[in-house]
Amino acid sequence: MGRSPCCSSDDANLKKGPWTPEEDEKLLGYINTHGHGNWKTLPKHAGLNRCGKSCRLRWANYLRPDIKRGRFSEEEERLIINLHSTLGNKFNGFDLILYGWSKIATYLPGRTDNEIKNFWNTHIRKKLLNMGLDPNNHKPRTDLNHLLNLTQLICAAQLGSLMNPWDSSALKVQADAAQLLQNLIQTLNTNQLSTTTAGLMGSQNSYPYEGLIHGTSSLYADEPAPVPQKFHSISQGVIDNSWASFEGYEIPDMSDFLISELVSESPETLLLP
DNA sequence: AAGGATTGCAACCGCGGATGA
DNA sequence: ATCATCCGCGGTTGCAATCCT
Repeated sequence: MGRSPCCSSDDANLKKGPWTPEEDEKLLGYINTHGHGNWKTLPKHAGLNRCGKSCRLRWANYLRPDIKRGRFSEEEERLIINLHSTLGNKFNGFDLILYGWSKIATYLPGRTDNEIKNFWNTHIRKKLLNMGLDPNNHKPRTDLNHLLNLTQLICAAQLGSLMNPWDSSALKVQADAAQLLQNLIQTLNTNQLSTTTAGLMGSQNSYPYEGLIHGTSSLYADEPAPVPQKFHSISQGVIDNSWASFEGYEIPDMSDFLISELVSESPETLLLP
């Protein structure tokens, strides 16, 4: 049957775009005295040249008195990631992933679903991607583009070390490359594990970042996790370095052995066609 | 200082569920 | 059972602010 647009063609002269303080005042005043009632008829009663949907959105995302503004706290960020991993990974039988921003918003008083969605897309999503994690399922990425990123990062890291080993940007790409390598190693281990322990241990149990999702990682501990002075092995160093990179801790200089020992090939041989 | 690129956020759009006639 | 309407959701866009070269 389909559905007609919220604002029909005869409403073409309705105002769109940013709200003015005068419009806000009208909407706020009307809702405070009458309640919002029917959103469709509200604009006419409130003397606004807007469609009801626009009014509802403005109220819900901006004018509501209980809205908490400002930066998200670390606690809120952790909660969002946690909730996204639990509420956001429900399969409906057709491999479609259902995200419930509004559901997540109910756990964060004063935050709107739109605000949380924006925060996810602009901050958390990038953090997870930088760690080589798939934001959709919170697991290490294994796609081909990801591998291409790895080679590029390694090239950049080697080039950076040659030019100025103390350059912070060189350290950053090395940390990123280390994270990608770690994820690949983890993925390989996971695959091996799942083939040898099939039936006993699902792949979900091999999820390396469980602590992040369930809030048990030192990443979100009250006190910053100390950056290890010594690394038990290169791989351990890679792991610790990745956590430090994620949280923004100062990354110890591992440029002498980290990338160069893990990757013996020259940058040219690593470039994909 | 200028202008192009990037980022962050408010707002819009289209879809589908819920509800009532 | 069918249809019309309302409401709310998630994805996307547009633009101002900020950053970078």
